[in-house]
Amino acid sequence: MQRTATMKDVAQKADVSVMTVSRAFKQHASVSEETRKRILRIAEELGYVFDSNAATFRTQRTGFVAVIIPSLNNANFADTTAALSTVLKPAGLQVLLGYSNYDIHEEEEIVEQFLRRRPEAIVLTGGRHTGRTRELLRRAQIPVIETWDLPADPIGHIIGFSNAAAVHDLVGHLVASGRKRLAFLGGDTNGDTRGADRRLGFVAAMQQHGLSPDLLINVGDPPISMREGAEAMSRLLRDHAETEAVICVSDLSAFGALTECARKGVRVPEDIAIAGFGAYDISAVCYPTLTTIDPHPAEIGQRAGELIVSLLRGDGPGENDPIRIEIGPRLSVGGSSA
Amino acid sequence: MQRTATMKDVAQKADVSVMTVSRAFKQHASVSEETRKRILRIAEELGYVFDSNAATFRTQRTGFVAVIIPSLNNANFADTTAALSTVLKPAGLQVLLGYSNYDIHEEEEIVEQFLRRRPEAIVLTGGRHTGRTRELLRRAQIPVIETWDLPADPIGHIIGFSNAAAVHDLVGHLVASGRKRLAFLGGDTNGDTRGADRRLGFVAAMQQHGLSPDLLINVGDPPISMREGAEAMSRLLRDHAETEAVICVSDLSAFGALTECARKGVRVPEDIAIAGFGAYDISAVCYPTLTTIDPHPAEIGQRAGELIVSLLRGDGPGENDPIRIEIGPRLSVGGSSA
DNA sequence: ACATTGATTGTTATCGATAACATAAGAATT
DNA sequence: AATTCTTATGTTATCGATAACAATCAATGT
Repeated sequence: MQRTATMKDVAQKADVSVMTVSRAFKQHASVSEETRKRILRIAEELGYVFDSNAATFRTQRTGFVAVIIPSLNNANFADTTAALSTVLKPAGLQVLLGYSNYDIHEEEEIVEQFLRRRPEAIVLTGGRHTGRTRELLRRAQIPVIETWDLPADPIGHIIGFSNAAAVHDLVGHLVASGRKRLAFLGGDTNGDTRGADRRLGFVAAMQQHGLSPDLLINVGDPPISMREGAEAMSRLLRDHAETEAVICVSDLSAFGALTECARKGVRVPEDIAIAGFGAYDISAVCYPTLTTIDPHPAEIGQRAGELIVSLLRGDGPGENDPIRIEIGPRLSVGGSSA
Repeated sequence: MQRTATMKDVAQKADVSVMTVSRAFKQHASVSEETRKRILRIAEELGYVFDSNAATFRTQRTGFVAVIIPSLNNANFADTTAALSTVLKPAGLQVLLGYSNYDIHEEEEIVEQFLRRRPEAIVLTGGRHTGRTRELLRRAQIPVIETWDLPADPIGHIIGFSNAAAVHDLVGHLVASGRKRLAFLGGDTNGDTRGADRRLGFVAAMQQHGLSPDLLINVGDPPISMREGAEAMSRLLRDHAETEAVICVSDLSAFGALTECARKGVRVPEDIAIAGFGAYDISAVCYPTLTTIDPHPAEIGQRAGELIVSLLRGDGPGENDPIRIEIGPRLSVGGSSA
């Protein structure tokens, strides 16, 4: 077992300076085509692998973009991350992905750890963070983008939407269909700040319609699973049989609720309407299909990626000119509330 | 806007050498408690953030573990990755996550890119790779772990299961229930090698039972979505109404098939049985519940993490002693085949 | 009192690439 | 022919931490 080859080894074998080898690996460097080919051939022979860490260290450009999402196991955040990654890749940027388990204190730890790797930009999910997180990010002097939310006091840039407003639309739709007794099914903590915002949007909308916003079913810690959605629906059917519609914090819990109705012989939407949030694949495939809100996760990721690329290229907005991009979530009416 | 602080800045302000600052940040280094506290306080005042890249460069230990999965948007792989990450974190290792879109050529590109970051180990999904991928990994001289498969000629270590054998069990279960005309619904390319193995397992098992293995419904490129599962089921019901059971390449397509049956008024399992693969959440929540195979994704990730930690600590098996851990997938019988 | 030990701190060299500047040789221009 | 320009390549210093070794000093043992 031997030391892995370095540029020096390649340079010696090719009888050129290390600098020439370095140039041979760059795009626009001035090396004669003949020399470049020879160097690349010798590098391959030696099994030389470029050392990004050394380059990173010298140039102080890591090529990392830190991305923190609440959970790996969530199709919405995966879509955002994949779209982001797709945009960053051609710019030579690499995503450093972490997840917070819907906890802003875990988020803080990850931020602290990631900053040590000197990312060139950082993308957060949501607009609520610990004070220390905000302080660390301010000091880091790199572009910060908050997504999936529209915080009043952003750290830097925002690409998101109002969770409350989206649920407001949902309530409007259900009320317009003649339903008055609506319930909201979601988490019982504020760990998932987007979920909490949706609940707030529900309460505000109900009040605005002159309806009672008291039917709040609290399930547990986020994320609320399909199973928890089913269990909560079971309780709702037992304790509040008069309910005419349920808005669930996500399509996953909504689907659980839907299947619980099927098991109990409760007809959807005749006996009760159900709505979700997120426009997950399942919402369009289940039977009946789910009324939901499409927050355009991929667009969030794409726009975030484009913003980062332009900021790092230097042709974007200045550092004292925070961007605020509002993505318009779309109400998608399915069979579950027709 | 000023240069970010370095250890040197901290050292000067604390009136000690840089080395003492370095020690103050380490766990077991010999620095008086008083000095350490003073240094940490000054570091915080200056907004100093440890530079992992510099440390990495000096020590040649990056703390990265490269992980490549087929898709970000898949709960099974997310579970494996999360479990892996959970085990690695306390050991100071960080996951560098990439996804291949179920394509071994994209995988090759990612491997090449990741190796430049000098990961200390690499985890791949599946046992089929390009020749160049294999060559690059052999040269890299780091632990390589293939997962979710049991390749005959592994690159290094394996933690997985036989996809073919698991489907064999599924066929056995369905045949035992008296069904003879079984179909397999999956992708039509070998891009998803695990999916292809499942199909092979289906064919082999059917032949072993003396049944016709010809009912193979090919859907398209992997991953096969819920919607594609529904569409394929629609075709199957139209063209092969005599089919008694369908094994789908994953729970997602199986769920699509299930809902298609509900729409068409076809009773599951009375008219046709359906089975999936993966034990995704949905399999236990949908109605009826899905018969499926639980490949224990989290266990795969956990075992991979433990193996990596012990290998890097040096108290694991030697480098010429590849580990082969076989995870036993579990048949989970649901209402869809009862 | 002197040698020894252990705890704490300092000094020097180094990891592998690249920016900045320097140089050499031939081509183009006057 | 002399000068300028261009292309291809080389030299030197450097990014920020840490390993290895050295040095200092107080405490301990004999």
